[in-house]
Amino acid sequence: MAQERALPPVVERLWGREPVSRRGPRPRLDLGMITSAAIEIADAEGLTGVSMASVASRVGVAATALYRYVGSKEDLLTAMVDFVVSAPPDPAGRPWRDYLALWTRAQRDTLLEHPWLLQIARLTPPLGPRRLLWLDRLLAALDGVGLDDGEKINVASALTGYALTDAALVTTVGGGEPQFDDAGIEGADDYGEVLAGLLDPEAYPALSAAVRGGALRGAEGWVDDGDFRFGLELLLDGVEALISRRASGEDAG
Amino acid sequence: MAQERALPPVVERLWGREPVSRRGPRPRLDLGMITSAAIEIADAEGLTGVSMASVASRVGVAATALYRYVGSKEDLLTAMVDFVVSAPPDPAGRPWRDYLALWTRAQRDTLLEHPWLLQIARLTPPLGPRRLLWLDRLLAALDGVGLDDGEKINVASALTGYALTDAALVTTVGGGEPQFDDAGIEGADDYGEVLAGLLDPEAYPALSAAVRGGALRGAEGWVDDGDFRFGLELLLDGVEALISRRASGEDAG
DNA sequence: TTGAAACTATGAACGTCATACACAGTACGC
DNA sequence: GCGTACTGTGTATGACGTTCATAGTTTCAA
Repeated sequence: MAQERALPPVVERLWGREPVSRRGPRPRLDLGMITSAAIEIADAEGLTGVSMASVASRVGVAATALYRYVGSKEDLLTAMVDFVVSAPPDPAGRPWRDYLALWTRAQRDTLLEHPWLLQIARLTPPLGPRRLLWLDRLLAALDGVGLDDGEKINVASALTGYALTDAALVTTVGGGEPQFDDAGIEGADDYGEVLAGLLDPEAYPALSAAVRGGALRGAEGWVDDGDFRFGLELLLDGVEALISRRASGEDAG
Repeated sequence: MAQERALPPVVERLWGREPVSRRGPRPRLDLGMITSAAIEIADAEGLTGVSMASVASRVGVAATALYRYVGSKEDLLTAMVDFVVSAPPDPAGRPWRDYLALWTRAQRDTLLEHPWLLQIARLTPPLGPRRLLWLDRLLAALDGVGLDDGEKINVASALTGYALTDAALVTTVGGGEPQFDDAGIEGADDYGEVLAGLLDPEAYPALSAAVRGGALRGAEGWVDDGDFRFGLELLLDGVEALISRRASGEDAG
């Protein structure tokens, strides 16, 4: 109820609280139009294509006009992160484990569809309406399993982190267009071979052995969908272990 | 042995393979000096303080001289990521679970000591000698538990991702100086209160309830060290579950 | 010992970009 | 209708990454 907080103005706008102008010309834009334009550019050309000028020209105004709506380019990026997120799946009637898997996979898919998200290192706790909705649904899905709210939030955090890591892996080494075309590996079918050329077996015994064994050969080593499931089940097994521990009346460490 | 690969030149230099110059003046610098200077600046002033000019002036050359050693600023950032990493702990004689915990915690600590790392969204598979050494040690620690190399690497990947997520959380919402001072929350003892002011209980029922219950009150909700351990044990429980599944002779899904 | 070759650092210049500011135009309230 | 408050524009600025021609320096070969 103490709503008089000093929120960043972009966040206010994200929640639909655009300032009500009584006098003056109608604003030609709103945060949504600007952000959508920016997202379209990022999807098409990558984040490097997103400049204040390019976004402005796409919505048909001068570059400096955008500053009526966002305080800075950082603000715009923040808004983009919230706006790309679609509506979370509905947890109603789903077993928690299924829902968590679905939830995490959907997050990963979003990251894969908009790889530039990975370049916006905005691992900040979310404040936008869309991302918070995801959190809400996860909490709802975990209702009644015996975890407290803090634990549920930690679970959410771990899952989000995993989605991020995996998406980053897939994007850089395996999947589609190389988004980070700079110091990464290109197609990297040969990541293993590259490593084999670099590693001194004496200094890196275990890794050398793994490479020789072919564990990193191309897509098989890193970017398989099976690999995603693997880590996901790892996490979910952990959650399940915790839940049954709680159910048997133990306390936390 | 097929060493004639087209590696990015920075990577070559990371492995100590500076080109041997027969003619001409001795190079006044090497990649290590440049990268160390950049790291010192980043530690002191944040990543925004790191410009080609500032790094160059710190090592006592003109800005453009750096381009003899790094192809671009991106390259420099890549080198920084490898150089900040210290030596991994020794797995010898440690139970795998202890070592994995230690390993993950050490990675998180590095991230907390150098928060600018989080802003370099370089979740790329590592190619530098230092980061690969960490991977090697993790593989060694998991020797003989019954996982194949691919699975071990997936475990490493999940743990690294978790360290990253947690460090990001701690850095932005709780811990030290606000590194992302832009659209984040400042001290955020009041993240919960901020949320309370934003959330419509009808649209966000579970989250509102959690907030009212105080699950997000200040440092308790997010940034406790207990929270880090919580997620970590989650993951390790998952690994343990997998290991015993493998031990009982099952196959993967 | 001398000269050329190979390589290093420099300084100026360029293009891009985010952003500040003063101004002009526009709609609403009285 | 007049003032006011607000919107979009144009210009300008400063920072930054990067390129290029140049001058300087060290080593090799004769």
